[in-house]
Amino acid sequence: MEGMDQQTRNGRSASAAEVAALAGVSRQTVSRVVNGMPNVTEKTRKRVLAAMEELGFRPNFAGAALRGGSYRSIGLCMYNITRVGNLATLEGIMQAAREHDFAVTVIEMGGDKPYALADASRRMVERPVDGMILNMNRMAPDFEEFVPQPGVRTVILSMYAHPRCTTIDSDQYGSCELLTNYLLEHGHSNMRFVAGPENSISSRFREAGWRDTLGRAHVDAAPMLRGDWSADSGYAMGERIAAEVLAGGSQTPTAVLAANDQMALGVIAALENAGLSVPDDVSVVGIDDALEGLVPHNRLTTLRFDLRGVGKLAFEAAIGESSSIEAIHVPSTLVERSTVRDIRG
Amino acid sequence: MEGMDQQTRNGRSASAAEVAALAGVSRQTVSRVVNGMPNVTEKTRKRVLAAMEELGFRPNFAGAALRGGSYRSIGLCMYNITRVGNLATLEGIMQAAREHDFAVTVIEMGGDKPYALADASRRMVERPVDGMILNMNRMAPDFEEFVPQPGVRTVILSMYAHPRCTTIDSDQYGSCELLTNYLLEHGHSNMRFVAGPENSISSRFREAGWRDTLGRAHVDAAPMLRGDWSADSGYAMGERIAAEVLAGGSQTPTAVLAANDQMALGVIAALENAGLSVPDDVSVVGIDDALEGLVPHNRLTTLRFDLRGVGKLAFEAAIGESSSIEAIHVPSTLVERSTVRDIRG
DNA sequence: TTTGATAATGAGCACGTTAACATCCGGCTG
DNA sequence: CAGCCGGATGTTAACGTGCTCATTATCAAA
Repeated sequence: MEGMDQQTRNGRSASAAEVAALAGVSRQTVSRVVNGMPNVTEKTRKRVLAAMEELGFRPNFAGAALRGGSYRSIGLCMYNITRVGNLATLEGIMQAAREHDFAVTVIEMGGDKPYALADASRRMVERPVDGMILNMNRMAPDFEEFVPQPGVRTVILSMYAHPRCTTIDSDQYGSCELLTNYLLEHGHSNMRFVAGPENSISSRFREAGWRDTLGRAHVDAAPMLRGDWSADSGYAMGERIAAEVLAGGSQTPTAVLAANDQMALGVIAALENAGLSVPDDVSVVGIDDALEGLVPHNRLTTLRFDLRGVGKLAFEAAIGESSSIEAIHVPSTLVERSTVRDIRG
Repeated sequence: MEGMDQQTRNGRSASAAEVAALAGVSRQTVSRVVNGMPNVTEKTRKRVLAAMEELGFRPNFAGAALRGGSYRSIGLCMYNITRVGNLATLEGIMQAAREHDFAVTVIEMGGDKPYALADASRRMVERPVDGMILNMNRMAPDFEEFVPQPGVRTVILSMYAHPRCTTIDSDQYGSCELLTNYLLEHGHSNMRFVAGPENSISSRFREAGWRDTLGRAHVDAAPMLRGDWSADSGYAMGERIAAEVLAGGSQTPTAVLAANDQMALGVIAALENAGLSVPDDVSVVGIDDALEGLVPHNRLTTLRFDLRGVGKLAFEAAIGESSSIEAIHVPSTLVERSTVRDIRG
């Protein structure tokens, strides 16, 4: 029933001019009705709305955009969309977009190698977007000298500040600072750190947060263990730690800080397989709080990033009028469960 | 250095007309160079390219679109982007899009309640998209009578066929048919099924696949157990199953088919906590193959959907010229690991 | 040289919308 | 009743591009 009249003009949907003709008014009046301008008689408005309904009119965005309006859309360039953190950030961005009735145009940069921000920016600006968010989870080769496209506000998801763009990220460094202090406060002056892969920026900042915090507390850092984010790599490191614990001695670790939850899970499995108890023998903390619903009886003490907050801030910075350039680090929250024991006194 | 000249005309980037003026040619010649038309002298082309470079020219999208060209973008309307399967599908769509140099414009439909396809379609068609893909993972109230927007090819991600739109989905029904037969062939004529939540369409098809297959094999189906996709709900059901096994009797289950991997994980944990061995006492299979890297020593026999394939097909259907309407069910692959034991003979 | 053919280039229009300006009309004041 | 005011409505121009058609330049053949 509805929709039968819409097949006019070889597949194109009706224009404002046709609505105007049907309603017996001018295009401008139709425009006013569509945009909710105040100065239209109720009678006229009704007539126009009826005509719009009859023709199935949807405003053509290109005309409006061409005239100088907004596309009501922002661009998002992602390097690897499946990565857990990216997904949550995407969700935050989309939620903010929904609240503003914006769409998100996503471009994924392919391949295994890091991409130049200039390439991403160039590809994106050809699309109808009002602003853009560039995700950088590996070091872009042109980060320092990157110049954003004129007229399009550009936000970079990065821990590093940038001279020309607002940057936003979860405070990766602060997260490990917080967790390290948390463990120290619970009496764990001998801890092990299981890092993520070397080429990950997040991983680097997490490691630095851990190392610096120990330094500030004048505690020697044991050699770092290197994982690759996967539970299996965590398991392998957990086996080494278990051996250390079972060997005993003054350097025996009492806690493990894993750079993500999956590796923490692997560490716990390895420790328990070796006959050790978590947290009675060894305390373990992870980062991300990514296990919700995924494993039974999730009891991992971990750290939750406010990724929705990151997404929201990124979105707002991308569409904001303010041209100020900031470097925003969004703080995270400790999620205390039951894999850490207080061993003071 | 580069980019300094771009700040002309109050923030707008240069137009083809300005490039033409600088190069001393007409707009049309610029257009030809941009679009790679053949009939331009090499000398002219070079001059134009130099001018483009100098002004930082990017073709204005709206102008081209208004004139009637392609947007090189498809719309994707998602109900809940975080759901594991949706994400993988998104990835498949984006990969296909990248291969065609398309962008994907994503709109997320909010809230907890299912949305009408008409609403999604209406919101999407206001955007610059050449086609659209609507994700339906709960039953849309207007599925039957939905009429797609004229002139925009519309694909629905759904197991149900639709009279006016091509529909595509992983073969949820067939997946459980395959797994059930697999268990039967290994001698497990007494199995339990742990279903997903009732309001999920996938869950309903998975259940039907299991039930019908048992029926065709003339095997009585034990009462279904209802979970909610989470590992904890799987654990709870696993406890019940463990109790049944320990009680013994002719109806003792020898295998469990869980409607997703997380619940399977919970079932295994509960069985092992009860002192039972997987697969020596009970075999367990899941669906999704979603545990990669997430848990240590993943050994779950499960089923992998070709979600990238689904995304690819959906994308191609959305931009395809063919106006034929199909209902495509993409088959899945068994991933044999070590949680199923052959108990024949 | 002239003619015709072919390739390169230019001019003009159309796409759908909205901001700015112009006009119209009813009612009110002086 | 003239003049004016203000709200409703109409008119015009402009946004940047690509298609169609017209024009010009180039070159070979007559």
